[in-house]
Amino acid sequence: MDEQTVNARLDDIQSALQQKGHRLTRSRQKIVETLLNCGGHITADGLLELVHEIDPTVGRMTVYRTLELLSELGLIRPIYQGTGAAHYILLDGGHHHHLICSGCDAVFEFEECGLQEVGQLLAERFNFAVEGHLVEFYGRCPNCQ
Amino acid sequence: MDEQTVNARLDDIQSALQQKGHRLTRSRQKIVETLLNCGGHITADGLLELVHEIDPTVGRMTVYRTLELLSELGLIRPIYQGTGAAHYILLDGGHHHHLICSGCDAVFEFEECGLQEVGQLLAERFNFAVEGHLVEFYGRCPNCQ
DNA sequence: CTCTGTGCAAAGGATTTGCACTACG
DNA sequence: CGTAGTGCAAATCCTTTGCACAGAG
Repeated sequence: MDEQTVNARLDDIQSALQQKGHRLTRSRQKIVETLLNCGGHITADGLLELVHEIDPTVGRMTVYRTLELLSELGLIRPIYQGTGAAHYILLDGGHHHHLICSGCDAVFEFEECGLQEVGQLLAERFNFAVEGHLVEFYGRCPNCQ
Repeated sequence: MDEQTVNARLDDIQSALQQKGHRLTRSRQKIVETLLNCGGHITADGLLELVHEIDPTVGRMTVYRTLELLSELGLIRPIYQGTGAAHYILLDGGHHHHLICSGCDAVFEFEECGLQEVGQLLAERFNFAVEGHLVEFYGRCPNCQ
């Protein structure tokens, strides 16, 4: 994500926080900024490491709690592949599509999906404010077949 | 799942195991049988409890390892919602669709999806043997909006 | 000033590992 | 018989909790 986009998204997220009555601490700013810069798809600990490069005083707990907060606000989403650490992905109105190998857990990404209508349908039926979606196909990659 | 279906699936799974050179131990039989009977969508520990009802000598590790093995064979799939224990779902050629609330983590299930063609497309492009898929929509439920 | 947010350390829960033993094929 | 599978206990990894202190509004 280029710097301009990062700053725009940073503003969005900061206003979203403030609107919900959350404060804009220095730690949170650094965490969010780092998350945007790295493009998402990172674990809590991975993010902590990156944040420490610009400010080693930020604690692990703050990262965890900030990520939880952003999840509650619907701005990011944790995804759990395998049993290891959760990965957080940016949910900028977007969708994510993974193709995962049952054998070696390799992840491929792709773009297409025809789920806009389904999303609308669900929004109506369940009275849900749909914010994004994730599609995962499972199978075996060429090597593991 | 009725008993007849369970037995049929049990046979399928047992042959799948044997074909890959895995043994058919008593513990594994009981674990697979229990998994089929309960219909899937259960945690490793939950499954262990159920298995213990028919045989308390089966160890926790065997359950974990059997589930891992079945995952590798593409017969079941772990899904991770929130950070708690993994849930395993039966992947009998099927697909699963969840609507998840970012606020309270409630999960709703639904049926429709138009992903058969996408699956085929991916199978060709990536040379993947697609076995199933999971769709998750994120948003806010009526209570959390 | 007040109350949310922070950071530390310790607790908690789920899963994995090491190793000797068992039993399938 | 040989090797894959088993079971136990301890270890590990990720995440949460409790609590006193700090800083945003």
